[in-house]
Amino acid sequence: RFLSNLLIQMYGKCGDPDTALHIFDSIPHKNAFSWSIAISAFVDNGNISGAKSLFDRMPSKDTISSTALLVGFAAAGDLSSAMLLFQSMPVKDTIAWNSIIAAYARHGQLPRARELFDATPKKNSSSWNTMIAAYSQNGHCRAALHLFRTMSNEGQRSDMVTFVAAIDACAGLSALVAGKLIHSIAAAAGLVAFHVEVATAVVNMYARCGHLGDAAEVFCGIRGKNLISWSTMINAFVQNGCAARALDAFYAMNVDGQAPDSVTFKSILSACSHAGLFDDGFLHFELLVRDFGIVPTMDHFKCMVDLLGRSGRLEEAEELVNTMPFVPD
RNA sequence: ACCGGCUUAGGCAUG
Repeated sequence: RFLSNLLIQMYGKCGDPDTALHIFDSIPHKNAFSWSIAISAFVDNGNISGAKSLFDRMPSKDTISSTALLVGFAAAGDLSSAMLLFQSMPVKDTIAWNSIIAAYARHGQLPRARELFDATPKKNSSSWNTMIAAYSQNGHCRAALHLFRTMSNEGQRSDMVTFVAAIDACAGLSALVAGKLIHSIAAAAGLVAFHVEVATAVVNMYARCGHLGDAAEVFCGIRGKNLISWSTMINAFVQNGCAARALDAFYAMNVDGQAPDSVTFKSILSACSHAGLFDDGFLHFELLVRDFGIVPTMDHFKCMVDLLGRSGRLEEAEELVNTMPFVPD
């Protein structure tokens, strides 16, 4: 049964919930793990009706499976079902509370999220992190920082996610002084050296404050740079008008063995268009499609049209608009 | 000792 449960999980993570369900059904004596793993398999694949029908079949619905389904409802944008389920749960643990807070936060309903946060009986770090990130992601960066301070005042232990959220809020405000301070606290706790996520958030923060040098310095110190940290640095160069350095970083990224994605290319094409690097723009558009097999998005085409327009090739620009696989806007 | 649910980093083409 352990093994079957692991298999269900594996198929779920591989985007094959039907096979997962098949294995699930073949287990003679399902335990609580079996059910929740199978429900999560559907949720992770965006199949909320599959998750729900499985949940309905469940003989005794526990907190974990209920929360898994709740998260599925939230991901599908069905907040009322999420809330109904939450209310129906006889036992609500902290994760259940955090999940319903996140559900409202993700849909921009901050006052509701805050009410639930305030009503959460036993808050843990994730509860605070959820709420801080909620403010920051909805543009209420001041409130995010305020809550960050309250969190430490109340003696709640922070973790690396707390710092990512707080540094993100500073980035949103271009608040260099606060950002530096929080960076130093995080660094002293060893979080910057140990977690790419924290370091990347710091890089982004400095870049948004216009401090490219500090951004680059922190970036260079990252061991195990990944797609996101590279893209952050590349975008930092682009935003600060350094197209050439962005292109250099792009090559360094490939040497480092990290494949760029659609977002990376958006920054690169944007750099080319901004700097009028006509040939580079086309070269990279070709790379995107041919070498990396990425499907160009509307944004990519807009960069290319802009690039053509800036270099005075209006007819070609027009032709591209007419032939691209999108409705021009 | 070992399986399940919550929060976190890159884009935002009117540059």
